[in-house]
Amino acid sequence: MEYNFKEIEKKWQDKWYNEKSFKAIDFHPTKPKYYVLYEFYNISGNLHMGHLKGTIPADALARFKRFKGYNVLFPIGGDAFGLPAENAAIKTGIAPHDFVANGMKTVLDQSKRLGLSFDWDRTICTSDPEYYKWTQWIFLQLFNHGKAYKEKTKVNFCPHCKTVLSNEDSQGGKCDRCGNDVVQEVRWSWLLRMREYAEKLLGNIDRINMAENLKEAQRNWIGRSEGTQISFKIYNNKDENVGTLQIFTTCVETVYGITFVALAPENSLVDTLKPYITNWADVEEYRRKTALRSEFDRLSDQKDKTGAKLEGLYVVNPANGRKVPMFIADFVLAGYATGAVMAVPSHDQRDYEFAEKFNIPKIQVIEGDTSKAAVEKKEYLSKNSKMLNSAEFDGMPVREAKQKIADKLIEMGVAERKINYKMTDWAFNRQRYWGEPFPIVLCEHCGEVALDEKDLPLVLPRVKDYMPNEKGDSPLSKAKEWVECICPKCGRPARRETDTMPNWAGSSWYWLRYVDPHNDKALADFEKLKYWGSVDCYTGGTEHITRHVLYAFFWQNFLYEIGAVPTRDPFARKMGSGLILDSEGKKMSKSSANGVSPLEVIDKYGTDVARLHVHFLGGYEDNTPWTYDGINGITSFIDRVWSLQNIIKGDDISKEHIYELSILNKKLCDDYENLKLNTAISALMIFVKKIKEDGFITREELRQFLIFLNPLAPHITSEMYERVFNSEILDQTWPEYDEKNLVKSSVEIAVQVNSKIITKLNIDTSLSQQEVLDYVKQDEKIKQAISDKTIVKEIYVPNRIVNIIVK
RNA sequence: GCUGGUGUGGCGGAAUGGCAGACGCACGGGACUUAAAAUCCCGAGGUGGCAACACCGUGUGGGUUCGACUCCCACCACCAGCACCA
Repeated sequence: MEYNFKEIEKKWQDKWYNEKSFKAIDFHPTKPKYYVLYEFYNISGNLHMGHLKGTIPADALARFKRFKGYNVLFPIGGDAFGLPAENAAIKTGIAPHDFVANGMKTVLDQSKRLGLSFDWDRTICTSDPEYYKWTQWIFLQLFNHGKAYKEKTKVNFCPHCKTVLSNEDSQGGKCDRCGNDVVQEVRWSWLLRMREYAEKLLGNIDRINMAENLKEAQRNWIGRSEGTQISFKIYNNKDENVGTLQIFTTCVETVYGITFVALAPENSLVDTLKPYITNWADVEEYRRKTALRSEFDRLSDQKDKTGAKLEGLYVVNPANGRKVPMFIADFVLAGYATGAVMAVPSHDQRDYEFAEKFNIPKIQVIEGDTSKAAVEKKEYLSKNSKMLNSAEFDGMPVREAKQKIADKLIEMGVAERKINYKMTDWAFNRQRYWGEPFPIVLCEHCGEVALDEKDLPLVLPRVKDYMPNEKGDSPLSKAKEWVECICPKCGRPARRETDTMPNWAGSSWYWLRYVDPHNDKALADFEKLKYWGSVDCYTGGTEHITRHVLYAFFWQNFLYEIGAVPTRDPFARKMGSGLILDSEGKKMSKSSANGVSPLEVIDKYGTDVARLHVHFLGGYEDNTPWTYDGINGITSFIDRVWSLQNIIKGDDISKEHIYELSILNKKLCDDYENLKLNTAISALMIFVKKIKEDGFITREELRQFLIFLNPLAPHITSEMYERVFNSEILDQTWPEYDEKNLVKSSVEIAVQVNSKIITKLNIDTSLSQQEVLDYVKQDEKIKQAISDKTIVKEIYVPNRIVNIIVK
């Protein structure tokens, strides 16, 4: 009889769903816990091929671990706030609430069709007030612990959409929604003190099991750098001290080579020094011009250095008393360190270019050829060159001078050792409707006032107009009844904060909620959090992985410190799934309309085939081009599996198959654990090939094989198990194997003379090294090859190779 | 530019320092069939040879080793992330 995948797959999917087959049990009395997490679905439409690639290995791991006797938590939920629902609302007028409700239903139904073994009772959605109550609660804690503050900062703003955008939504200086140019504006912003957590985040990164390139990207984002901060006294043209300039440097060894200093044009110190600047008009003009250029423009022409001299001012280099001119220049970033640099044109490419343009002298302080370009730190440090023109440090190796010069400046009281980070505090508000409202009241008398916990959730009011107004105020500002309120502190009329939280908020703690998704007393019960602990394996795409994981680390650290959760590390292991590319090797996306839907594949070939095919194409972390090529091979494999029930002969494991079955068992344990599904599938195919060759399979062999294949192809294996064994495959445990069965009784080895293969011989695996060597030397071809030569060395790698070295 | 990763047949891709190319696709040949599809069997890295066989082969060039896709050094190409971070 033929395998009818449509009927059979539906039967099992309904059964699993209705019987809650994959329910995770809190505090299971006997089984150890295992927490498998797949990233939130972004609620925007249908599942795509990336989901098939990303979810199946997690599902296979979850199913495998259940057989292995674990109490597995494998939940799913939706990230529903943000752009997709809001855009749909603006375009069609559908309330985002409805868009999300439909969207959730769609992705959950489709997940069911992928045969995913989620615990459906724990499904959560970020835009559900029961969920965002706790997102708001976390914000309240941050605010009450001084980790959230409001400040005027520069933000990306799209004049067309009239909304603020994150850096990510405005890459390349273009608005991600409409493609128009983004401008920078100063606005009131909510910020979270993430920078304070830099060292703790680096600790999280060290402890997590994650691919090295992903870890590197995160360290790079944090951008830790060790150096020295030096104070330079500022003088006016009457040689009066009028201020101090703090400058951070990682190259303190070049301090004798400073020939100018440069400040970011936006640096507020420039305003303070205005009375002493004799060419203020020029300075103001330059500041105005740079302010007009977008950040993108400034970054794009790195070659052309511009700036303006601050006439009437100079600073004194504390190392040698040299008077040094001051500039403002847009190559200096206002946001990093003190927003000022000490410039050493001989040893820094940017300083070199600037000095060339403004005819500033160069003082070489480290040996090397500086005739055409600067000798950079990397070069002189790796060669460990010697110092020049640096007073008592002349002739000293750079490495040593680096320490000694810093020591000297510190002793003089003009410097301190310092660590800087590129990572800034997290800008946490958007002028958008579809996000979590801040639980904050703005009172003229009391400032920003937190709501009381008992007033949470602060529910997002229904509105009709989802667009920000002309000034770019949040759409919520139009919801008068909601906005106008009473200050909880002084009782006078006040207004609510009308900005909402960014899309990242809800996804920065959701793994904690799965542990106890319906709790209305706490974000999750502490004892349950303790039981489930860190996520054992967290899977998902790599697209936003750097920031998402850092935000997750940040919040978990904070929650740990205030005693809300029992662990500092949210995830023990994070796997980043590769992309499914189109046939031209480009990313599959909805916008480029080249996507093949996983549902389309499932309709045509069935879920089991689709699951196997996608993962036979390549490894979990690799990008693999999509193709239907090869899917026939998978279909025929599934058909061959189905036909195994026709050739059952015997009960126990046969001596003919004990080796193959044991090897397969071991291989699959490794591969499921490491999400290496492509080689797992290959091993399963090899086994079926062997069975087909021999023409029979025993009942126990088939029983074990079905369990082995079940994590990958759960439907067909469940059906066959029921038919042949009249019981539920999910109630079975993973079969044990005996180590001694991993070795065949005889094996073919290659025999080499002088590393060249002469012949291949079958040997008994119980033979000792000497017995093998003796046996091999009786072979005619080997005899010939070593005749009238002396044996210098004999090598035997058990069950693999013999190599006889002769002279 | 910096950082990380990857380079293996016609294609997707396998290989704890030990017989490179597992497994699969596509391909060629055969069986079954009136025929085709499906299925089953056989073949296959390249070059030369009827053949046994020989030589060459894991981006390039060197090195370590009895032995290197695997380890080390240099270089090239591609992919990803970051990018005036002082």
